[in-house]
Amino acid sequence: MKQKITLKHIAKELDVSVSTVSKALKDSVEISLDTRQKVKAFAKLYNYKPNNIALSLKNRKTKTLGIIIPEIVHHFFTTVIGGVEKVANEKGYNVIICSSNNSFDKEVINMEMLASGSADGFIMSVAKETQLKKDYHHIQETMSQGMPVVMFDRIIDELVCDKVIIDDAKGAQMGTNHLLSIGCKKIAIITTVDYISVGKLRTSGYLRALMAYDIPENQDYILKIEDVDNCENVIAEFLKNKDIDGVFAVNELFAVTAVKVLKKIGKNVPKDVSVVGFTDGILSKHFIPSLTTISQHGEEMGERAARLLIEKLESEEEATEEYRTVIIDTSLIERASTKKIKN
Amino acid sequence: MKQKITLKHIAKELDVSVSTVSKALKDSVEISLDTRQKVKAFAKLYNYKPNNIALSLKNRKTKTLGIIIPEIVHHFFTTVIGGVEKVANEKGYNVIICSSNNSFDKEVINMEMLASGSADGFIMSVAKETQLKKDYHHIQETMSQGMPVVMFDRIIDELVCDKVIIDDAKGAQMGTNHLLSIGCKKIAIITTVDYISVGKLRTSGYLRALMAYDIPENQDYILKIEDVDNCENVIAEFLKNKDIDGVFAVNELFAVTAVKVLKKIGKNVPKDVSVVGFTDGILSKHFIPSLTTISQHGEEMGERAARLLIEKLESEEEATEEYRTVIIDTSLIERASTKKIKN
DNA sequence: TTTTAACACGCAAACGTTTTCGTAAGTTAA
DNA sequence: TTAACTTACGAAAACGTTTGCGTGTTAAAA
Repeated sequence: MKQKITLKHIAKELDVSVSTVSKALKDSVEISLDTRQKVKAFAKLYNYKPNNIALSLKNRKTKTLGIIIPEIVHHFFTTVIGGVEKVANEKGYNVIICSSNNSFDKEVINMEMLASGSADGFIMSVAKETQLKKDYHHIQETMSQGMPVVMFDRIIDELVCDKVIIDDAKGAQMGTNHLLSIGCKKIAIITTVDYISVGKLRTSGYLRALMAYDIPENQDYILKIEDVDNCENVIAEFLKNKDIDGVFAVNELFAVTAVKVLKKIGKNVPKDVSVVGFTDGILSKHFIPSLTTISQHGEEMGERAARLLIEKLESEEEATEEYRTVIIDTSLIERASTKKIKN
Repeated sequence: MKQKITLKHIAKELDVSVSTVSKALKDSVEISLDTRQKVKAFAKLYNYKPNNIALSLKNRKTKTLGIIIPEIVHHFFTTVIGGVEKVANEKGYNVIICSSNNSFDKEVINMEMLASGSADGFIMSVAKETQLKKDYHHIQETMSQGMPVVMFDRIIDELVCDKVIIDDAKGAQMGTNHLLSIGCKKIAIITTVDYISVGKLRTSGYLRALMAYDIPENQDYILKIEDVDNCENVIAEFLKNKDIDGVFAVNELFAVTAVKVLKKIGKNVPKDVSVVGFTDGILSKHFIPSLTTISQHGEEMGERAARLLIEKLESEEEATEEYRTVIIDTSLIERASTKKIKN
C-alpha cells in the first residue's frame, strides 16, 4: 500500500522546507519562479492533493453541509437532496447525508457525529419519533454551539432557525378545492395522525376548503392512519360502502392505495370518484390512472435550504441573528385521476 | 455564537494540563480518581464532544465510508445505501453519500474529495458516462493510495477490487424463463443500449433462456433504448402491431411503460401479454397490475458491500491482496402481471 | 535517615496544513 | 565601504487530539 503523499514528502525529496512547498503550490511571490515550478512539477507527478482533514482542522471549517432526513428510501427527500447538492456544489461545498430512519436516537447520534467536526451546518427534516417526543435538545445544542440549522418539510415551530416549507394547509386546500371545483360534493380525506405536523396541516387545509364551500366537517369522511404499512386494510375498511365522489390523500401511497381499493369495490377512478394526492413522485406519474396531485417542488426546497445555510455560514460573525422562513409555492398537477362531474 | 468546547478550555478552567484532561476522560489510572471525576463532571456539564476532525487527523483514519452512486433519486440505489448504513452503524462507521449524477467529471471530483481525508474507503457504482468513457484513472489512483474500493451493481471488470453484484444474466434468464414456463412463445425484451453493463448482461440472459427452449433469437423482438426519458414513444412504436405474448423489461420503468402502452393498444396484461420487470421497487409493488419482477435485494447488496469494505479496512497491513466478488442471489417475485396461458 | 516505589500529573511530539515573522544572502544606493 | 533594501527561504505556531515519557511529591520499605 502506497502512502498518501504529503507536503513533508515533497519537501524532503526536493530538499526544501514544508513552508516553501506550501507557498510554492500557492504561487506565492515569496518563492522564486524556479522553485515554484520545480515543486509544482513534482506535486503534479505524484498527484499531490492537500489533506482535507488537516485543512478543516486548521480552518475550523469543513466546507461541508450535513443533511439529516428521516428516510433515505423516499422519493421526496431524495429530490430535496438533489437540490441541496446542486447549489452546494456550485458554491464549493460538499454534502454529507445521514438518515435517521425516523428514530430519535439515530437522529441524535447522527447530529452529534456531524456536529463534532464533520459539517459546518445542517439541513434537516426531523424524525417521526422526534416529533412525537418533542425532545429537541440535540438541535438546540448544536445551534447554541454556533452551527446554523435550516429545517425543511417536517419542521419544529418552537425552534428558532431558518426554515423552508411549503404551505401545507394551502396546498391541501388547493387540492380539495380542485375536487370541489370539478363538482365533487362528498369528499373524503385520508391523512396521518395529528402528531405528524404536515398531516395535521393538510387536514386543516382540507377543512378550510370545505368550509369555503359551506360544506360542514364530517368525521365519517376523515381517516387518520397510524400504521402506514398496513394502510390498505384500513383504507378498504374506511371506503367500504361509503358514498363519496372525491378523495383527497395526503401522500402518494394513500392516494394509490385508495385508487386500488376503489377499483376493487367496483368504482371507477375518475368516473365515479376523483382522487387527488400530495407529492409528485414516481408513483403519481406512472400509475394508471396517473394521479392529479399537489407538487411540493422538492428540488427547489433543497436549493433554497442550501442557499439559506450557505448564506448564514458565509456571513459568519456579522451576527445575523435574523431567521427566515421561506415558503415554497405548491402547485396542482392535473392528471387522469380527477374528472369534471357533468350534471 | 458560543464556541465549541475543547480540551484546552476544560484544562484552563480546571487549572490542569490538556493531557490530564484527555486522560481523565478516558478513565486512565494515571489520573487520580478525584481529578477524573471533576473533569468528567465538567465535561458533561459543558457537553464536551471530542472533535472528530482532530481525531481523524491524529489516527489517520476517519471511520467513515464513502458511497458514490450515479443517482440519488433512485429507489434501488437508496435501498443499497440503507443496507450499507445498517452494517456501517453496527460497526461504528459513518457514511458519506455523494451522487455523481451519472457525470464522469462529478464522479472524479467527488472521489478525489472524499479520498483526500474524508473517507477511509469506497463503495461505488459507476456513472453511465464513466462506463462509456472507460476512463477509470480516478478509481485506480485512489486504490493505489491504499484506499480500498468495493464496487457494486455497475462494476468495472478490468478493475481489481472487491465487488458485489447480482448475476444479471441469470436473473434475466430466470425472468424470461418464467415467461416461457407459463407458456409464452413470443417474448420481446426491452433493454438498454449495450454500454450499460447490466443491460447487456440481462439481454444475454434473456437470449440464453430462449435458447434453452430452442427459440431462435429474433431482432424484431429486441428493443434497446438509449433515451430513457423518451422511452414511452419508442416503446409504443416498438410494440405497435407486434404479435407477442410476453415482455421482459430490464428495469421498472420500461416494464410499467410497456404495460401502459399495451393497455393503450387494447391488450390486457396479463391475459393477452405477460410482463416481467427487473428490480423490486415501489412502482412494481403498487402498479396495477402489480408487476412480476426480479428482485435484486438491494439492501443485502449494501450490507455485503459494507462488510467487505470494513473487513478490508480492519485487516489493514495484513496485506490481504485478495479480492472477492460476491454474487447476490436474485429471486423471482410473482405478482399480477404474468399469468399462465391455458391451451 | 536514606532508598525506593507509587502516584499524579505535565511536556512534547505527532497528524498535515497555512501563515506570520525572522533572517541570511545578495543587490542597490549613498 | 557601509547602509538600506530585496529576494528567497525556513522556523514555528496553530488547529484539537492522544500518548510515551519524564518528574516532582509523597509514602512505604530498608
